[in-house]
Amino acid sequence: MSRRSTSAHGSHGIPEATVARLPVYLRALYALADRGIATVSSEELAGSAGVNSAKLRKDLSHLGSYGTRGVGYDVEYLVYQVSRELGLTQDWPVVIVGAGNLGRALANYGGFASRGFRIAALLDADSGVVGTRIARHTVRSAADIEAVVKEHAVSIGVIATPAASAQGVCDRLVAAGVTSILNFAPIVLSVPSGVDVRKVDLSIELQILAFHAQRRAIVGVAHLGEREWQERRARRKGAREPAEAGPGLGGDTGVEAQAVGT
Amino acid sequence: MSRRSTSAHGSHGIPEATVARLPVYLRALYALADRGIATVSSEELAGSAGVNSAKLRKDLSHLGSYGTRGVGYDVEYLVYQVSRELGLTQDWPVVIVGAGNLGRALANYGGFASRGFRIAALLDADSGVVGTRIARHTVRSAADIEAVVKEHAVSIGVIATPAASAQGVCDRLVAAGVTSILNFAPIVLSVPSGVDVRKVDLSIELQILAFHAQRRAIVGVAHLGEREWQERRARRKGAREPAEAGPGLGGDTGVEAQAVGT
DNA sequence: CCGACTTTGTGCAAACGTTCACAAGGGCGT
DNA sequence: ACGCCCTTGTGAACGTTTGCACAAAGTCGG
Repeated sequence: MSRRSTSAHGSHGIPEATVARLPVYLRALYALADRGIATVSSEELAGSAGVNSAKLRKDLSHLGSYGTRGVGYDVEYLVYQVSRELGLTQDWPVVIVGAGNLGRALANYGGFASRGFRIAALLDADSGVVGTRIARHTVRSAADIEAVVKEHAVSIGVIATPAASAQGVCDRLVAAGVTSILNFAPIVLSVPSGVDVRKVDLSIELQILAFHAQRRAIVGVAHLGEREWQERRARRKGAREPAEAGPGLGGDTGVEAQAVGT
Repeated sequence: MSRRSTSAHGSHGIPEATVARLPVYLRALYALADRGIATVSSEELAGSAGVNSAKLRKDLSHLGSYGTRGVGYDVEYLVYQVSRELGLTQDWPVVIVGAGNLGRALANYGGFASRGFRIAALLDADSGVVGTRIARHTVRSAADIEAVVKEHAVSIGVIATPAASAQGVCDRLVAAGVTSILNFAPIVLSVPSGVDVRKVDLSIELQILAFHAQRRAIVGVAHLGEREWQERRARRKGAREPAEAGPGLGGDTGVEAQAVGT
């Protein structure tokens, strides 16, 4: 989802689900390397990455046969291969549009510049912010989008603006030549095919969590004795009208959810 | 991925992929409602949500038959049904641990409190930050995790700490009764079954984008005429050595990628 | 040099997700 | 009241992802 380009070219060679996990493996590999570990089995690496070992082996097999049977994988070598596959052996200039709270947090985020990514510029539309320095960058005007993209040959853009400006910024980034966009604004961006959009959305993640939490709460309730169930039921009288936000299910549901955790 | 609890209880009734899209539909519905639109067809709604209409209809069909054939869906009614399914008709107290750049940005994020979620507390381990006010909240000490969780019956926790503290914070949240965790720290959290973890990871998203961007660059190059290809090749003389950064594909890759966009 | 042991890489089947295409069902004009 | 037209809801085909289970292939001790 939130990908447009996938359909554009059929034979990818390497499955999307696998691509999404490679960065996780890479991180685990770096952690192992830092601890001075030279060799790792699929079982161990899978453990660090939070997946099962068969999946890990199949994923890695898409990159080639880089393991040694009976031994495992050479950590450094695998780091290199995965990095190369992900395109991290070159460095990617990134432009961040929006220097509000989020843009600032992103600019200050350490893991950003660490591997392969470099902030080419930080832009904002607010003239009160333009010119100030954030994380070693002088904020430039959003009017410079085109100039910055061409100047630094940027192909990855990060949108950290309010929702209202996001589509406009996106259009300008794309027109200027950006083909990969990471969108933090809570809207669905529309882009021409050939442009890749990924979104990060706090609110959506919370809602998904709420769904499961509620589910757990209900299951929890189902496990309650009949008496308690009836009590809750009674408290919920005259519940939903098809209007807006129904009453019922008071603020105590959180407690029910807790019950499952134990 | 990044979900643990799914396996714990077999018959969900409603597919995970659908759940992940419901918040998107909900947002689109709110936008329609704001524009005073009372009825919407699956085609239109799918358009706003960036999915195809068959998928949208199948997704909604999992909640029940809330449409009217020949007409479409009643926007307000559907808002209510989707909200209810997601558990947004109750409100969820959330605790944010970590008041660094990111925690601050989250606390200030408007869309947070807007629908169903309420920041119960903002915690930090740094005594220099504890006591300061951020977004109408006084930052409390991370030592209070257990107290806050119990006090507000919190079941959703957000981890915005450095990677090194994340697992410890997670363990304490879980021990205190939190069963849903949104993790911004770049590590794989390990939690007991029954606890739901979702992760948001800038660095992973960028790496996935880089993969596709690289792919496009290569395809783009392949599609160039032989003369242009040779020109680019020449311009790229003596680029990086095969040590860390692979050869070829210099800083002008963005331009090559553009070729695909058109 | 051989045989026991370990771990990879993969064929296969089941689970899950997406898309097509159309029957079923409801509104609306006449 | 009737029939046309529109849109939903869904059966069935297809594609993707997961996980099992095991043969292939390597190491290492003797």
